[in-house]
Amino acid sequence: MSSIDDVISAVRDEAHRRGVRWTSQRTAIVETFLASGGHISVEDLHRQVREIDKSVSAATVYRTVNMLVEIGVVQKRNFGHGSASFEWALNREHHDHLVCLQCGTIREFHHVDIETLQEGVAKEYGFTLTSHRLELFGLCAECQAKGEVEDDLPVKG
Amino acid sequence: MSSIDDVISAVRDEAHRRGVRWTSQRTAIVETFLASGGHISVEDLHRQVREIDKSVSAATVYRTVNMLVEIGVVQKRNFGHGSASFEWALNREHHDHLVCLQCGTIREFHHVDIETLQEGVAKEYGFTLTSHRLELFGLCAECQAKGEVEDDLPVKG
DNA sequence: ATGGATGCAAAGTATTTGCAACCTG
DNA sequence: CAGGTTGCAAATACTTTGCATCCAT
Repeated sequence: MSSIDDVISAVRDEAHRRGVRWTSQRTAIVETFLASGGHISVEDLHRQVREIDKSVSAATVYRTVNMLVEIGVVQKRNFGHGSASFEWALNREHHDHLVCLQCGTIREFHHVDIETLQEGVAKEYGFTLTSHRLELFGLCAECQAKGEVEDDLPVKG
Repeated sequence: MSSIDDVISAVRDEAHRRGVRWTSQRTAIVETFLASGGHISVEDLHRQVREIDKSVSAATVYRTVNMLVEIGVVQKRNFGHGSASFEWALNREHHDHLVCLQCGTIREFHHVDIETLQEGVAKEYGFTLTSHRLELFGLCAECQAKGEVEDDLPVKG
């Protein structure tokens, strides 16, 4: 019994608890989501789910991710290019993101000192923090290597 | 001679420098952008520009903001709900945002040490940073004061 | 059996693009 | 006057929705 099945059970139970029904499509979608490593766009999710069940429609993928957001299992993370991205949110520690502007790769990181400084800023302004979002944008090592050869940095048009 | 005109001149000059032509529509759009206080969505920008020049099309607004992004005058922000928002970036120091979840107030701040640590993280992962986005969410001092009476805190998702 | 879920296609938004006319440099 | 820019409409891209049918409970 893999832990993936345990997670799916937990999600299905949470759905039931809220009166949301479970279907084979939803199992396939959640499986795919987990297999993706926890970050995936609707487009990729749809493409990959169809490798399990060719009949699953985009509408169902959208309806399912929206439902997952609603029951708190997933978070929407829009990075502004292509279809929206979603991130698994269940039982995960907080982390921030490094986003490659060229290939779209997302790397997670966590830096305690940054968080401490954030708390300091909040205190300075009298805020009580409940959460934050930190995204670093740039070029990953791979794309830098490619760029040196191809000299092909994208300029928006 | 208002400083708004100076800014428009600077933008127009930068456009010329890049072989981009200037038009009355672009003046109206930049004027409106500045009048908005530097944060505005494409939709609002279009609506407000049309109060100056009724004939300006949405296509021109999109083409212009994309051009402004390209020449580095404006930054794209806030993806994911409604039309994209843009923020004036020229001659402004970099800053991050403290966002009150109750009243929506946005306070800007800048913390050099946080940026330094971000650079460290980027280096650690082999990224070359081009920009970042840091938003701290919570309750501002005013809303905390009110909240103690009303007991109406939002919960983070 | 009840009503939520699905696939499909059509409808909705948000944004871009083809084109002929127009205007800046 | 060359070629970038504009408005318009059509085209894209992404997401939601109406509907008949299906299926979980």
